[in-house]
Amino acid sequence: MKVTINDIAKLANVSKTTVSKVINNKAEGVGEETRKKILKIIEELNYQPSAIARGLVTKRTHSIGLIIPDIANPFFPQLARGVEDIAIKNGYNVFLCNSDNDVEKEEGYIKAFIDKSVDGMILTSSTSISDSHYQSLKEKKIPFILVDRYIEGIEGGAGVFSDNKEGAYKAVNYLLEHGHEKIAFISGPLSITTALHRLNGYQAAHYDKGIEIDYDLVQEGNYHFKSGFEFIEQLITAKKKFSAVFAANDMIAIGVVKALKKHNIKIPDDVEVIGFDDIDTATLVEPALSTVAQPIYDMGALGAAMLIKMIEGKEIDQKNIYLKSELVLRETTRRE
Amino acid sequence: MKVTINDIAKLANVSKTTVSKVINNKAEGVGEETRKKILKIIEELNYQPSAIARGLVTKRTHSIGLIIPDIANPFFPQLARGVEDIAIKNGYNVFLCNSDNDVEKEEGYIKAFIDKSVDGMILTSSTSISDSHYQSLKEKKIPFILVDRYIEGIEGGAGVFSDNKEGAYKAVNYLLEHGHEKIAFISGPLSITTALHRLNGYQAAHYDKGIEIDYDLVQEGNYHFKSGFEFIEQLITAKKKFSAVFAANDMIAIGVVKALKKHNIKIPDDVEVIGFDDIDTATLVEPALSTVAQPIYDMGALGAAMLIKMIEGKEIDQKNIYLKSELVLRETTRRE
DNA sequence: ATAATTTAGGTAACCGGTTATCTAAACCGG
DNA sequence: CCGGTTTAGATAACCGGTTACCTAAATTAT
Repeated sequence: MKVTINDIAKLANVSKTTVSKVINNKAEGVGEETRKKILKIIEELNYQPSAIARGLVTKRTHSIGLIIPDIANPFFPQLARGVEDIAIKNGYNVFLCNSDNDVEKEEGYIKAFIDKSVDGMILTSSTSISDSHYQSLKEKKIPFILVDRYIEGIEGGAGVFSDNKEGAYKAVNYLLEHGHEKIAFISGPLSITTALHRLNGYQAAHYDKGIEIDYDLVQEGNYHFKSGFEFIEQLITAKKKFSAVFAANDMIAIGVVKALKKHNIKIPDDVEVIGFDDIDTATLVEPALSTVAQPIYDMGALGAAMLIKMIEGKEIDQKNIYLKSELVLRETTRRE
Repeated sequence: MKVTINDIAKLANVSKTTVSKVINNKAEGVGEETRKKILKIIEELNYQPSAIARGLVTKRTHSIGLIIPDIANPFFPQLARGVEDIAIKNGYNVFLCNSDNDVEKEEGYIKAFIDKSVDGMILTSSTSISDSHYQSLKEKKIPFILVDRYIEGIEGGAGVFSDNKEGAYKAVNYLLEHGHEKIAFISGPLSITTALHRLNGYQAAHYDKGIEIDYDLVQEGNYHFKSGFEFIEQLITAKKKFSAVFAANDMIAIGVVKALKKHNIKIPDDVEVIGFDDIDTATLVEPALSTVAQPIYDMGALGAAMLIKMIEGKEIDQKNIYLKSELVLRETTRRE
């Protein structure tokens, strides 16, 4: 049988109150000798208090829930690792769930997390508008943090995002300043805020330079390799002219590069390409991808840190934090 | 305040026993009308029973723990996704922890999982020998599954692995049959069983062909890009002759390819390269990596399925399962 | 019509901790 | 030497469910 606090108490000839005090390092009310005796017995029996039992009364489980679209998508492991690290450092464990961008799955996970009494949750949301299923988070007053993807009109939580619009602006502006006027753009799914904001950045950069966008060169993609590859093939067979491509993420950009290479178009000489995210693979492909690097790990880590602050009742400095992204130029853009 | 079973009972004018029966779909002992009335109140109050409270008495949390070295390592997301999917499908949630191959961290996580009363755990172990910290798993009779990495002399658990030796044998044998006699090999850390077994496969293939191994061409690496890149550079500057490279995983292989390209050695014409794992990036790099594909996702999924069987007291068919790996030839080996 | 059985539902103990409150002995100053 | 204050430790309620067992009414069998 599992050894419980009662067993320890019995063996030590004390009440479980006293054992409890020892376990929790409460100094008052326990003599040095008794403490030592209890500690010894705990050691001998390899006793570990049950977090479940404790949680029932303290209302704290030291668990947090993390919902992301898909851990197998190369963007998210880094984010997950960020939250993991900070969580562990603060004595929390994290439940991981993959929503596949499916709102119903997400809803199910939120429910599961609630009945498991997580102390808080971190969400990369599957919708961009405040949906009914976030309601219960408010109702039950569960602290939560949005990471990566913003949700319009949600209250009660806080968030960590990167400046997607700015990032996209930087990339497109770079291209524009280097004389490109026909810049193809493959976005992410526009129902996702990051995708929308990157599109906005693309547009803003054009607007500021007074250059009109040819919307035949703009396509809604799905953040996967294929949507980059296919759109570029389409453009090529349609003989559409373009001299640069901005891809809403690196996987798309890699698809773009593959398509371009397949058609013997020289990168960066004939066409320059810029991606977004700076996933690990970006440096592994050839030519190495120029991209807008976001601090993915930091987004997770900061999110976790904020969440824990909220859980522990401390003030957080800002409700929403926007992390800076940075244009890193590698081999899919020209040297100078 | 949070609504509890008592609130429901009071509002429905029944005892909490009755409510409990309704919640758990126990047919006996509850009339149709009472059931409906209770259900309605539950709905109205958006009541969710506390898994914590339930867990305290049922001794089941429907949570499982997963310990892997590093989710940011491209091998593990697929594995994690496999366990996730199966876990969720069966009503379990999974705690994720990154051990960084650090035995002490791993030990800490095992303890944390125990006091959170997980129903079972899945481990990709950081040691190859049965260490003291697995003791408590046995003691407390917690079901566990080893995935990917075997541990010598551990009892009480089961495991899912791939046939690392076979896989390596196939790759090296292929190379040998194509006339290579000088095949460089960069292994993983030999304290990890997968690495050891792949080395054994490399050796066995040579042995069977009666070809002596030149151990100057063999190097212990660490499963990262760098160890492949650096060793090849070393061989080249030392003017060591070799006509093929077998890398113990794809990241090493990618490093190898980069080094080879840097020195203008043609792949596969001058040197053929084979990796191991078949991570997603393997198809993205150029030339696309020939590699020994393991069913990573399946390993996780099967592991989870077995674990859940064990948790639920069902028999498992085999204690240890070895999944077949498969040589997939892409562009770092010659056509025919 | 009566006994036996089924059915709906209630009572209370229990899971393994925490915590507010209480007791009794030790201590302490004047 | 006495009343007041610390201090070590105990008692018991409580957290939110589950479950073994009980009761009383309804149903069925005889």
